[in-house]
Amino acid sequence: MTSKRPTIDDVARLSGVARVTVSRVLNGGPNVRDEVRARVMQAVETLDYKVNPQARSLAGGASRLLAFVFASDPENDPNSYYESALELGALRACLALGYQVLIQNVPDQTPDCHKRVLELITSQRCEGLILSPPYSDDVALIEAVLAQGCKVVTVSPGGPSKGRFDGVGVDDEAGGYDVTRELLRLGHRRFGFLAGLEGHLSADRRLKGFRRALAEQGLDDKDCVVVRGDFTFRSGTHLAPRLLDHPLRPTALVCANDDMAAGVLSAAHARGLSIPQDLSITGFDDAPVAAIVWPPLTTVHQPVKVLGQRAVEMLVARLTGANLAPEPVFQQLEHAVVSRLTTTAI
Amino acid sequence: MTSKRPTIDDVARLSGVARVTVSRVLNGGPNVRDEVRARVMQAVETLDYKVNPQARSLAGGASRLLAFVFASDPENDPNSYYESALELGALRACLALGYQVLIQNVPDQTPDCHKRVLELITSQRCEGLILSPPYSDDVALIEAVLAQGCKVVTVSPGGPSKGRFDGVGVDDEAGGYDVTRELLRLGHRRFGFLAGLEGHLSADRRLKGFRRALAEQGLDDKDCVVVRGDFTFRSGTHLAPRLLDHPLRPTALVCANDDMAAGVLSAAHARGLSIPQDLSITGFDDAPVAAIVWPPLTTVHQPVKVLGQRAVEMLVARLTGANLAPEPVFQQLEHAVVSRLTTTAI
DNA sequence: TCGCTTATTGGAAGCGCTTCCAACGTCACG
DNA sequence: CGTGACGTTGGAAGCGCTTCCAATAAGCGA
Repeated sequence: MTSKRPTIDDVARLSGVARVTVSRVLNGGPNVRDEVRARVMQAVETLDYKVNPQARSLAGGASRLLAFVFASDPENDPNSYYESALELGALRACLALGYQVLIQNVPDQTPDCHKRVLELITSQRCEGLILSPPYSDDVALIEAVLAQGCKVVTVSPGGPSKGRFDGVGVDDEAGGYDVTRELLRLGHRRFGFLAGLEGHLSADRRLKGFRRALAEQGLDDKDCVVVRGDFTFRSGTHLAPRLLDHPLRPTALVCANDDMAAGVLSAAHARGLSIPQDLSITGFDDAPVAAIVWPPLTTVHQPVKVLGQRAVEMLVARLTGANLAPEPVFQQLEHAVVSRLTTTAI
Repeated sequence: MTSKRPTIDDVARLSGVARVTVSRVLNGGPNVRDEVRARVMQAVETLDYKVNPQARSLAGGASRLLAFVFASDPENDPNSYYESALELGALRACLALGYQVLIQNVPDQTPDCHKRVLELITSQRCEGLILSPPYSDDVALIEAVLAQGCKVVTVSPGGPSKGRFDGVGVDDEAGGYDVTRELLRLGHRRFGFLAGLEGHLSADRRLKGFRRALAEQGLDDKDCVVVRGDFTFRSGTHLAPRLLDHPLRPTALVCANDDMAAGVLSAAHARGLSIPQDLSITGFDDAPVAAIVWPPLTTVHQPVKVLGQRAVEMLVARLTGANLAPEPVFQQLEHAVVSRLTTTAI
């Protein structure tokens, strides 16, 4: 029916070299004359040869297995865009690079969460690990994993691990600052901030940026009320009263992510408030939901899928020793305030 | 550092049999005495042995590669929950089963879309193909793929391919019927239906169910206005005027999916309508967005992630010749009307 | 010119598994 | 008691690739 796919030996035969030379060319190895290299590439081209990743990893002794650890409990939490998008980006990059990822949800706060992560990577012989918040700030865990000989890339690290280990993310502090500046520009002076889970340092940097913007205008904690949620839509609806009924009566509410902002929005509707006339609301992430709720949410765009993809690419670059600085690199992607209809001048 | 993982030979040695016997046990092969089988399993247990999938597929000559084809253009369409969830479910099942999936977006309507799909599976040597709508109803394509020796599972087939090939899905006709019955029960008599793209037969079955429910009450096409969108939020906002300004002035609007329903909802808000007082709206899918918009959307729940997962499981069962009927099987999952706040009595 | 290092190539082994086929019993039947 | 069939086991080969190491050619200073 369909003829067999060409193997490395077919390429070798066609280009008149040994199999091992083809392998060297394919893997970008040194010590191959340009003329030979070109001849081999030519043969690869005409045969439409593709390496067999299975054979390669068997022979190479590399598992080509990565792990991606999330902290949320998939049973309780509805699947968040943030995590799905990260996962999807990673999965796609892996497909492209011939790697596999093991997705694992290990609720944090549990006493044996370190052990579970370590066990995962040793028992499955993972070569690399991607850590999402708040694990991306867990220096002890990262060092333990590194000690096992497993490379690590952190997603959105916000604390000491940022810069100390490889990572990808946006400038959360600047994001929080930028969106708050916008609200300030619109005349707001009494603020609420709906923060995320304790220990999610990158999300807390949004709060830091928020405070810096306020401070620039001579405002401080007396002029704002800060409440913590858990990033879910539900926590937004639950916590809304704490923000809305506060004696300060904030006119603008900055949320650490879109789902919570959507939750507050929903609660505001439920009590008959007009948004944005009665209250301006902003989110963070620019998840699809931000464009879909009514009114569409002003938010800070963050390229989450790309983050997941880049994390895998960095990890693989580390594993293959590709052109990468020896010191840790932090790849910072662009964020942008997206003004929609939940914000207005006062 | 970490000791090497046990191989099949370690298991063979420990249980005192030949490597090939261990292989037989592992693969559930016949002709192994129970006593030997137990001994091998015991050894597997104590060594915590896990087969090396790379080696297995190399030796077995199976690529363990699946393909999942979507019709949407990822550049134009915002990523829909339906497709992401399908993809995620499939990806997870693949991880669990040791398979890989190639995700491909091949816009339909293009003249060479059949050729592109065929080329994908032959060049990558895929063993199985999952087709989402509308490809799941493209009998010619399915037969061409099957002729290549590649197994196929269809997701939500709605036309002749349902029952003729393996497939997974819900009873869309019943879903459309159920949600319409609910609206009828609430007293509605003038309806709008926002249908999906032409050729998406399973989505059209929702329309069929809608019509059946109307007919039962002696209503027909004179009592409803039907408009076609493309399943996106934007098409919902764009098409809203066609529904809302229709001379019939429908009091209830049934949409073929949640994104379009959310779009109509958004447009309704934009023109100052009160939902559900001025208009009842229902969706289909029960995507996360349904719970998040205001008011939360009454919709028909469909387990999309599970659909993706089951599709892979069926495909793999077919490939491994697991206990599966020789004739095509259609795995029908449960749907359920979820009443939220966009519907009210009239 | 010679010995030495360095660049370039290939031979052989083997990663961990499955498949093919031969070699055993062991049993029923004639 | 012989014969074939069957259930059960193992030996050997090999999937497509990489790694290790030996072999050869080329370059270079003294």
